[in-house]
Amino acid sequence: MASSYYNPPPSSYAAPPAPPPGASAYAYRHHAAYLPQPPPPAYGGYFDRAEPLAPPRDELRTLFIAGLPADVKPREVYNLFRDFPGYVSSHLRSGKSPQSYAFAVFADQPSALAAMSATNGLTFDLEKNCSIHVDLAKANSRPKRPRTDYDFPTSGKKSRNPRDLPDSGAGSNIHMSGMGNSSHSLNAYPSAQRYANIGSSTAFSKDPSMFAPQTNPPCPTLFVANLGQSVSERELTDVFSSCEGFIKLKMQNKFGGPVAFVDFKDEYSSTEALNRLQGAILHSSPGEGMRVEYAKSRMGLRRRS
DNA sequence: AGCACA
Repeated sequence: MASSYYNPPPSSYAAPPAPPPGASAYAYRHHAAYLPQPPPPAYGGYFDRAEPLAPPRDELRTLFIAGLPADVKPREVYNLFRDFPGYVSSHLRSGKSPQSYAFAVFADQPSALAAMSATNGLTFDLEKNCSIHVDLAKANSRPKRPRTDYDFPTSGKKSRNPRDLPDSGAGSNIHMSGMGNSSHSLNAYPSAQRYANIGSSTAFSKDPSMFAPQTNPPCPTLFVANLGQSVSERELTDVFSSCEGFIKLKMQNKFGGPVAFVDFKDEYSSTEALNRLQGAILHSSPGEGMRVEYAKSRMGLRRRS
């Protein structure tokens, strides 16, 4: 099975050769950090062949995000997706209806699907009981020229161009191309859930193990920590029992801080619940919200035979 | 930053 596009280097260690053109976008998938990217050309070249990481043009790689509250800010949408590998830009439409919607553009479809699975059903505002619905968009966002860059506070380098405001003033674009932004100075929003942890998984199927946020392998039981001292089993049960496949919840308050174990019927349900409630802020929780992980072993596992 | 119960 020696099918190769190129001759392998003679030594066992060498700098990797240039990948085939179709594979270059996969360089986005890198643990914890974006690979350094060349700065975009100063003039033109937004979506032509001068872009070295240009994805296949025909695949859908834009997400449609519904269920956002009316008062959502472009920053919140940006912060929701910014850490996903392959994130390119987001575009929020708000103001016309009680619910806003947004689009998030990714470098390729696998990246978009991964972000979709990790954010679909996520609680965006616990007090409003507001969870978002994420799907592939019907079509990719038209590659608008990035002149309507949102003046993002952390970037602090570009101003928006006053002569090219978004039509009807209802939209906001955030383009972060070529920026490996590592600042975390404005990710706190009152009563809005913050997306917390993304695994470095490189799976792209619908498999529930995709994007396991911690080190434990997927398990039907979840482990919940970072809870406030005054949290009650009742409060937690109220929150988790709304998730599909919920079976039972047990709180443990003996040691360190209060933790809870939440059992679901299968890994798929627990994964959905994990994605949905990760970082959710309970009335009794500290600012960061609760941390949800797969448990190390399933609750109440016993032999019946 | 913490994983029990059967």
